[in-house]
Amino acid sequence: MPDQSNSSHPCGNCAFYRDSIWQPVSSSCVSVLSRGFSRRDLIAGQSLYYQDDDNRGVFCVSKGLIALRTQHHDGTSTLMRLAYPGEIIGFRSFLESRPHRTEARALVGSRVCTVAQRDARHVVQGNPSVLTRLASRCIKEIDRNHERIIAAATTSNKQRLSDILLRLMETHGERTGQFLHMQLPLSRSDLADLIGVQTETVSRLFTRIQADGIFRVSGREVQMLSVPSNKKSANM
Amino acid sequence: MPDQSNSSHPCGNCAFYRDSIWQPVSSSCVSVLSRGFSRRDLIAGQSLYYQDDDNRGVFCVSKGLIALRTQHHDGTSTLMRLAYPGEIIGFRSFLESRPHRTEARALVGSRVCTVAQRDARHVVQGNPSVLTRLASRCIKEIDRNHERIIAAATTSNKQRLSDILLRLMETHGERTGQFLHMQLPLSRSDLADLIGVQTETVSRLFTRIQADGIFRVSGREVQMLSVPSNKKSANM
DNA sequence: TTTTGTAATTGACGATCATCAAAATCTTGG
DNA sequence: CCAAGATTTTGATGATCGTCAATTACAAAA
Repeated sequence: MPDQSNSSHPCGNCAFYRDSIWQPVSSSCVSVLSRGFSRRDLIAGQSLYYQDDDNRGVFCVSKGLIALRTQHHDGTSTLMRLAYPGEIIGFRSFLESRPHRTEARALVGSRVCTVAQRDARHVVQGNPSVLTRLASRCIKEIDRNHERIIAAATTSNKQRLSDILLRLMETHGERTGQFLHMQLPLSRSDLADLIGVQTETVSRLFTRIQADGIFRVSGREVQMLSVPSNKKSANM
Repeated sequence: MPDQSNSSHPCGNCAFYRDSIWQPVSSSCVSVLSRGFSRRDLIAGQSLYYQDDDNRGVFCVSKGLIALRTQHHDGTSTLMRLAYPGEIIGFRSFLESRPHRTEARALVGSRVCTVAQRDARHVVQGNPSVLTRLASRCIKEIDRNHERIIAAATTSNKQRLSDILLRLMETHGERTGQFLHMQLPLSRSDLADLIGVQTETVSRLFTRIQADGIFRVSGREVQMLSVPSNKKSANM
């Protein structure tokens, strides 16, 4: 059963271990969590759940990168959130007992831990502290959204795209000498849906970003000059 | 004490009555809520709390309109939320025991009901259902932010400004024959901070919106053709 | 009423983006 | 390896927005 010191746990980097919402719980619930707990590996492109699916539990990203996307009536869609390892997804649907409003799709090979809905509900019932920690995750989500709203209102598309590259480099980048490089896990279309522009604009933004000399982008291959100082770059 | 049937309660349209987070609670907490409950009238322009203030409780807008605004390091600011009657504000700061991240300023004469922090915390402690309802408000806030993010990515500034006018008309408009009219409770600068453009752009957007023939805007005076069908207008 | 400061509008111009179309590149199955 | 489809890039053009500057409208105080 989940134990902070047990590094052989199948889900090493999930909510059970890092900033967990599930611990501590009453001893009577430990076995319930143990029974209701499962994990699942997703290959790139595979979906954990789809829009309008009924909730099946509370999920935690253990490895990889999950994109949460909502489709609109007019056929377009918006990438609402990128869920990195350690983050919880599906809690809105769980708390409100409503269908998912987003599709959760793995952008790279990923691992997801699940606490089944029935068990999660049972544990929350008997452990108000779990609810408190869940509320705290909601607040975190609100804060993230606020940052995104502020960024959309105050910074340029070019800057926001740079910031996304930077964030991805931190988690997916691999050092090679003076450079960091990675396989970009998002298509141009994904990036467009994330910052709210057209795919052609993303292409052109990459051209302009490369002109600043920090990033080099070619298809899905991204290189970055690994500068020690993480100062914000100017005039964007 | 709060009682759904007591219409002479000082705060007729607040959380105690409509979609309340505070009821039901255990009988032992009723007196705590009664003691910790207070109300306050704000004139237009007055602030309920400022950015970085410590939390003093959970507030509910009873009448009027409250703007929640965050200042940025560069002197600019963003209007994060318009809180209408029945809505709760200050819950993030309360749940996380952190200073407010926004300033709450009344845009028109307003009334706000407060449950003092100590009492709110006591009631939440003994009533998990209150925490559940608070979490539900968090989800609502997340949904609102998602709508805003989607709107920013998929609709034009002109359309978003029209939508804001429409929403304000619903709550502040007064019918005169075939027209609805109101005093616009937001300055051009407020509107600019709300949709993420410059004040000059707001002026020009108003010009273009008027050209469609539904709204007439002159300073703070706004008129709207009261069409029975609330279909979305096209080509924006 | 006049003054005075603030808010709002207008103009001009350059930067950025959407749109449509076409070309180039990448990917995948045969 | 090649072909077909999908993705990405590039080009051209019109619409929209930011910026700076000047003007007009409004409102509070003298």
